Amino acid sequence: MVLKALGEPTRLRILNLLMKEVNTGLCVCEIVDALQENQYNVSRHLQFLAKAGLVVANKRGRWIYYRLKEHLDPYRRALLQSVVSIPPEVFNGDLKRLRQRIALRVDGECVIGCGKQQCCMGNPPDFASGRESSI
Amino acid sequence: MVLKALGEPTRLRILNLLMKEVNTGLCVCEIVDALQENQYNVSRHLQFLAKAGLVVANKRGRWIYYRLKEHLDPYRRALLQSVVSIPPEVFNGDLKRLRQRIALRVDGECVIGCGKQQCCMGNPPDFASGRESSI
DNA sequence: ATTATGTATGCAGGATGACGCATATATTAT
DNA sequence: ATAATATATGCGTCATCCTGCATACATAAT
Repeated sequence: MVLKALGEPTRLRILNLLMKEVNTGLCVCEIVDALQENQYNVSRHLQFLAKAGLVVANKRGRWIYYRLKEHLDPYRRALLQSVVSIPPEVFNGDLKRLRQRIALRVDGECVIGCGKQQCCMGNPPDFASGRESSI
Repeated sequence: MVLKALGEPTRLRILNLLMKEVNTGLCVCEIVDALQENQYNVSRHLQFLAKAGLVVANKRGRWIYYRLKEHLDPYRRALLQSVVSIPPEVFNGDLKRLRQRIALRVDGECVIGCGKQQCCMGNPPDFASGRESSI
């Protein structure tokens, strides 16, 4: 279950972002823009990660912020830690776009959304579009 | 690729055994008996693990010994290390059967094989037969 | 050469899951 | 109340992959 959660490129990209923005969590539309994926797919992958006991949701009004679950068992903790060992180039652009997106927050809250399920910035990384990498 | 390799119960069980018997490697029929799985499936999963860059084969006569690959990159090393954090009960019986089987070696070499693709000992662990656990 | 045996693999059936589309749900704004 | 919007989800389709069966390949024994 947990390993299947990690065994999918989009979910791995999501976890990578969550590992690097531990503070407040990320709202769905921010992840959508950072990954340049559809809203419904990002949402579904987040459900999967939640069921795997890796992330938790935190609703604030219309927005829902996801963050890594605290107090994970040693196994999950070790697994997530191994994600950090993945060379950052693999997630080419994800983190950069995320930071651009987060810079648009007001008082630490997301205020944008993803409109008509359109991504608003740049192109997705090779990781997502291309053939399965060795990761 | 690597994560998909870990995201399958049988492959995880194989890696668990290989992590705990680092010395000589394990021949296919020994894994077959330890996991009480079919020969052809074990073989296929070993191919998968090899393609994922996690194990290597070592042929000695009719027998083929698989072992963990040396000098793994930090990412793979961290992933494999996380397998060690899995509670051993999860692999209920695998290791015990393996050790019984290895005890039958002569001069450190496997001399038994798996006959007509039949397992020779006991019953498979809950992990394999039952519904997907939370691991 | 023939047989026996350890291992690998082609094929078909079935399960799982990822995706796109449309739509439902929930909450805020007017 | 109505509209707008952030997120979730049901459905159909398609790809992936696990499995069982049969069989091929490789090597050793006779």
